[in-house]
Amino acid sequence: MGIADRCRPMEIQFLSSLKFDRKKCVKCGEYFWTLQKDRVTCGDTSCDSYSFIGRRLTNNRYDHNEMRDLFINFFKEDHTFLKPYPVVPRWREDVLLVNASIYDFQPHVTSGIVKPPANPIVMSQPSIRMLDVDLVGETGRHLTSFEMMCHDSFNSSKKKVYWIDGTVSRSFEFLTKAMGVKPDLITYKEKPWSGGGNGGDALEVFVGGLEVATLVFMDMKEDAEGPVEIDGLKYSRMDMQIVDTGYGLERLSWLSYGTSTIYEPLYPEIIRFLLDRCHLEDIDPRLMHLITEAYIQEPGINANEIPARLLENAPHLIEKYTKEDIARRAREAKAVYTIADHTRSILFMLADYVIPSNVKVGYLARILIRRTLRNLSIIGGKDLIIPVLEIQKRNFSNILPDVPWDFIVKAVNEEAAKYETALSNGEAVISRYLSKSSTISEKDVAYLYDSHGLDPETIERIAESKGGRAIIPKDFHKLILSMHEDRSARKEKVSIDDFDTRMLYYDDTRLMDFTGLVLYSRNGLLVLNQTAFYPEGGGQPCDLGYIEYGPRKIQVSYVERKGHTVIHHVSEDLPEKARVRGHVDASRRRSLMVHHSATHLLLATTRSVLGDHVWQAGAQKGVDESRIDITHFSKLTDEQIAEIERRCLELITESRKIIVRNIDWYKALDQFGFRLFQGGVPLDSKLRVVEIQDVDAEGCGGTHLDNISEIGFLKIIRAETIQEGIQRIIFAAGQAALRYVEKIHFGSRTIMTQLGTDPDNMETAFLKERARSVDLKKDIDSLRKRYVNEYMGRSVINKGDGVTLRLIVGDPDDEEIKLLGKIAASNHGEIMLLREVRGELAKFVMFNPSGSALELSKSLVPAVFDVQGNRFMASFRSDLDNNKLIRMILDKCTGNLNGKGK
RNA sequence: GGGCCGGUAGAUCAGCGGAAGAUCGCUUGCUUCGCAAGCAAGAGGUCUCGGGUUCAAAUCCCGACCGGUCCA
Repeated sequence: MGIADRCRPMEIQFLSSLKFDRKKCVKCGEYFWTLQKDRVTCGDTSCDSYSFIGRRLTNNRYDHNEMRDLFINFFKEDHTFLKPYPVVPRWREDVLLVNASIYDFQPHVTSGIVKPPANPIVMSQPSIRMLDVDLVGETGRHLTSFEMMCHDSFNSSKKKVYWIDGTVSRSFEFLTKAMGVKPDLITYKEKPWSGGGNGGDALEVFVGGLEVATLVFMDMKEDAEGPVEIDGLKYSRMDMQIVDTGYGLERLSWLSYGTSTIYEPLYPEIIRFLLDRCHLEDIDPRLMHLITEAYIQEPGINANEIPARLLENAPHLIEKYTKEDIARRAREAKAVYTIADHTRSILFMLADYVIPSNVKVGYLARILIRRTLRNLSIIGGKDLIIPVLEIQKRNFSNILPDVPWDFIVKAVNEEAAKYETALSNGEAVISRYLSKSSTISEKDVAYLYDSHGLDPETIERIAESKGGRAIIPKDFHKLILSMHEDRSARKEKVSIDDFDTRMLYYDDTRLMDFTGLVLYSRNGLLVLNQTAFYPEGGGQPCDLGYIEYGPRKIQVSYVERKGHTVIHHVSEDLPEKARVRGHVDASRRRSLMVHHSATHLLLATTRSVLGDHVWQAGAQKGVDESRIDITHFSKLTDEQIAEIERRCLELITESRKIIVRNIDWYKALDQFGFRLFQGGVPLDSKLRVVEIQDVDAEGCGGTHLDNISEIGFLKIIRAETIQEGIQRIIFAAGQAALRYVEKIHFGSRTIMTQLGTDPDNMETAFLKERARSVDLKKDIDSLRKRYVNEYMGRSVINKGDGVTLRLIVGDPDDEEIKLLGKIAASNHGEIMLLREVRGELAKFVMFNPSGSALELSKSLVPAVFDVQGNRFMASFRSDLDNNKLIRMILDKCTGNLNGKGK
């Protein structure tokens, strides 16, 4: 049910004037436009299948570089060309990868807050989509990475560029004039579009059954009260009218070649390379065509069913291939195509310094690298990942001119080594499972995947190679998903965002006392017309202090920001319109500012020491210490830490200025590049850039010093790996750094005094002392054992009627008694009686592993006293001599055995 | 960010409340012309750390730390 149905049919005068008809597809029921009088289907792949394979529907063949040039040159006439953005969108926090060209402008431009870099624009944006990663190579048309070419215009009530007709006409001209597609081969299907908080009408453009472009007319934003519904969400009109087009570069290139799969025109060199190096037979295009057809006819068909299906549909294949041939060839082709596809995504991600890891975008890189390695080993080309990446690097040098090649090689090799160890560990685990049972159950397969990263096929292969077998669950991925049900609940927040607070802390970072007017004060939430209290944000905690109203002093316990409103959390409410004075805790603020500026300094310094792959992955400032998380492979060494500290101090003594400016987004990006985005960036019309002169520039909303010399001193407290590929540096700056060093200094002085050593020998002296104490402990332990064994050797055994009692005389300490207890516990059926020789009245300890020691002891009263204990062990005193006591106990036991009461 | 699994001898792991174990490796001796191998003896442990429960914790509980892995 589309917008078209609910509101109005799409009016496209341009198409009407060319005599296109608007029809309803008999298969899918959507509206579409066509020139063919007898056409009844919309031209979508699922309704029409491909008709371009083996045929030439365009004037020429265009490989991906030629296609990109054709498109950009065509639109350059009246559009501004933009260079592609990185595939890792560091300017936003809601997505891991750029998925479409419009992502480059969300949310700052699409919301209307920031002006677009140019208008209209043309660009080709590399994009990565992991959604159909399983289908890559199999269906002949799925990719994880592609380029989305676009010509976009941004219209508002103030400025109109072009809207629906302008878009469709330009698109039509490009397809027919530049590419030479016959007009009657083009169909346009109406289909509303939504994503990233926006929505609108859209047209899908088909040529020969292939969707080559989507033209989106975005004029709505998500709004719970909105009148229009798309995919279950409500939308309302907005002021912006954005034309967002997306042309699949690879699909257009494929269309011009008409090959059986999309991979041939895109990766000819890599396919050739893999076939040659792995000594594979050439891929049969006719076979591939039949396979891709099968996937169109029956989406979701299992790969194992393909050979039988093909022989059924195309019996003439039998002469050429057996079922096994088809299966093998399909498997090899899939591996080759998958490698070609994945390595491109890997190249683009790693070119943006993604470090393969177990979290976030690093995990996506890991998946792709491991899948590539797996597929390489299927075709016997284990060591080819770097050579293939090198070909990709050459192929895409037009749009990726400066890849950090050394970084990429290092990251890939490290990930390959990790995968290797994971696999060999897995092999050992599988062997252990097989030693217990010859089959590995479904549950165990799921466990092996979840906890050891072994995919079902690998488990099956290893199990069979060891003479066992594994049961692969049918809906494996669903099973894993059900093991990971998301239970996290979303937090709800109060919203008071109708007030505009003037943020005095930006005007003057030294202003600590100010006057303000109460705009709102209820339930402990206070809003003033202006404030010097910095709200929590950008990893900087909020200011604390108090509000003065007449004689009253009201504590401020927390400050937050919502949009343009600063909300103070206070202990009591004030009358509205009251005039108050605010006082910020100056030393706290000062320390936070020192730490915040120091964080920027540290980021720049670590990058220069460790390499360009260092990005900020999070930060938290504090009063006594702060931390910054950075992307880096391995734990920082002491040498690296020392080097970082040394450089920081060097820059501090150079007294570099800190300059804070509000700059137009795209001017700032031109000047400083995407490095600006190191953390959360407030959504504002201008970008607040904090620059340490010639050292670092970051988009940042925090309060800063005027000069880094005010940091004075910076000390790294410790460095740790918090996640794979992410290192945390905990440090102190300014007075806090001095306090920290003093603490360590005075503490270690005491230790040195006790050890009788000096700073140069402190470490060896301590290690020596520690080794000595371990040795002592060992000596004591072995001595105890010797004593206990001596006691046991000297012990006397007394036998009664079915009872054995061992008498031990000695003076063991507590630890030795524990040891005797353990020995007693392992000698079932034997009561152990220990007589301590110390003291005037003899003290006895009795262990009874078979019956109850406490019951037995109590039954001896009044011959014994001070009875204490539990089932296993009891103690008492007595002045009876040993033999009498033993006889009594043996008698009691016999009685108990006969009576069997207790 | 969340889930799951693990941390015991140089290596791989067993043990899962009662004196710390196996296999390989290591040392020494014997057998052998020598090697491979075999036989015998031996060395090697803060059971990751810190709390708690218990008469008793490698073992059970809680918390740190480290590693692996899956998901978002």
